[in-house]
Amino acid sequence: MKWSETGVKTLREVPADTALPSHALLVRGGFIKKLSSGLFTYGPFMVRAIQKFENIVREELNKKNCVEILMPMVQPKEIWEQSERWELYSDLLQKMKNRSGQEFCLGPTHEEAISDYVKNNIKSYRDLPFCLYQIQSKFRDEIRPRFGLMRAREFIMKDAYSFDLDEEKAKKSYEKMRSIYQAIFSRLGVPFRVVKADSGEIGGDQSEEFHILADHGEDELLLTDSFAANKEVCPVFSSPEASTVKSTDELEEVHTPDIKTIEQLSRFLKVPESSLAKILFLSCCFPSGEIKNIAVLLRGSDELNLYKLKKCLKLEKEPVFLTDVEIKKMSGANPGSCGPVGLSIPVYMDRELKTLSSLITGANKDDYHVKNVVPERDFKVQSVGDFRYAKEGDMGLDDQSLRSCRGIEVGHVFYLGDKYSKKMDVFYLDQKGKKQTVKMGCYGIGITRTVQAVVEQSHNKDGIIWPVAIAPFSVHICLLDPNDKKTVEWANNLYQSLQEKKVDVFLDDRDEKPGVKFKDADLLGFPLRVNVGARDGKAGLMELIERRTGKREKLSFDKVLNRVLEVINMSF
RNA sequence: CGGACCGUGGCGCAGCCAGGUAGCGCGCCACCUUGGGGUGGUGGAGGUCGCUGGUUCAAAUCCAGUCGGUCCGACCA
Repeated sequence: MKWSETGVKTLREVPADTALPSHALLVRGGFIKKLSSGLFTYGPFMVRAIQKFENIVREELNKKNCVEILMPMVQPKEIWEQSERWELYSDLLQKMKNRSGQEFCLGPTHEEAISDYVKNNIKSYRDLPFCLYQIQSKFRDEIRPRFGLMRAREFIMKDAYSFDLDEEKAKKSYEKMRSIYQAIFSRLGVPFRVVKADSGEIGGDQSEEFHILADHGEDELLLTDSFAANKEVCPVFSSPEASTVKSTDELEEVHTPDIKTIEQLSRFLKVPESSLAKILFLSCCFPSGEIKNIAVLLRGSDELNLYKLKKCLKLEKEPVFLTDVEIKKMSGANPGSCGPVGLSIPVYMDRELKTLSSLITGANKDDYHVKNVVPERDFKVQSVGDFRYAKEGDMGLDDQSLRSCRGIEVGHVFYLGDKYSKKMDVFYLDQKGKKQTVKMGCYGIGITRTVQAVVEQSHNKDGIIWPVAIAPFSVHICLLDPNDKKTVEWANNLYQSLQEKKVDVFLDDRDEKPGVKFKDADLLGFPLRVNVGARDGKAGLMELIERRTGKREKLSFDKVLNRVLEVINMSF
């Protein structure tokens, strides 16, 4: 490809509406252009990077006998009603009607569509197992698109679905896909981790995320060398030793004027935050459909994890925090002076509090706290559980202490079981002629997100540093004297010779000054650059520069050719 | 949806508070110059100041509404 034929212009300045370096670089380099919020045109360079990554994904999947298909992007309402997700997904679904009033949505994911596709093809146990995938644009009407391709409304995703006879075999498929993902992301040459995750609205009971590690990642991860989890779901492993000594002291009220926060209370009483108890009030929707107010008691130093609470109490929806007015009505005191003693609503207690022989809590009387509070003696505990966020410094599963870092979720694997096959009526007849539901797994990779995540992970102040694996081009030729016939001819020779060797080569043949071309070459960030100019040309030399290291060498035409092939092959 | 903010040539911004002929830098076009890290000069093209309504002799500027966008939260590949 020659620059003069691409229609691409670079931007000198950082666009005002970009918040991440990778987003700014992709826009400046002409890789992407926003059409509307969350909707992007991929320019010629971006398309090549995307295709290279897609091909890595295809190669690894095909190698393990997964088979590519392509489903429609527009899907009828009926299948979404059958899986009961038409309402559940609600706003995320871009819904529409055709001229006769028939309702459709743009596919945000394809569990329904694939179930419909396979159910006619699976009749007997002999028809299983298999695994299908597609690479396709998805549409989710995100509430807040941001960071360029990181959270776009329309984006490219690889989604795969496995179909097995039983749970054991399905879990093997899950493991297989997990290892395929490891192979895929390893080829990108950027650090990534597999972490325990929430299965969200997709459902199922086992799921892990693949994260590319990056300082500006949207998710917080907690890791050790051998363990990793998304902070959202990370369990607290260190099972606290319950204090055997229970205080026998009587409850004692303490006057705590104007003390509203745990921090203030800690300073006032000269007691660490971890030895205080705080209480939170929430409204929960229980499986019975009943909406009840509850209280959750935690150490002062801990933070309530709503995901864990929801999971543990099997709640239908996200719990909602009560307002100050409601809290006052419930406890008799303003937030800051509330506690469990004397409450009429159920009190759930984080198990961390069992380490304390007694608690210091609010007295349910403004400006007072109580000491020597003993659970069960002074208030009823509905149940004890792991309700807090794990945090840096806690122990991981392997008894190492957890480190915190940030990551970008680029892949997700789910074991679904029969969540969809049951609803969508996907079954087979076993050897005894008995009807059995198919066990499914589903697996996603955000193609466009991954490409940007790689940029986020691999750039410097001058521009992008593409890994060879997904670089739009491997070699960038800067033709420095586009008006000198001999130099032009020489550059064209190199361009053609590399093309003949199947090297992806890009030629900057614009009538621009060398400085401009150098700046743009750094910005675009292809792995190797060759400067072809009249000055060195007189001595029969061209300059080869490695983008990642900045290493430069002046070589003859033939040597450049050899070095290029050497470097590129080494990178695979 | 809750909170904060922004809409002025392709891009980045000033002007608005204190209403009175729409400006700067980059980019673009022409000519000259320069030619190995965004060359210098001269001349030029390009804007109903997001939209609608109001106040006013007069609105980019004040007021109201509306649309679009950005950032912080809940959601997710």
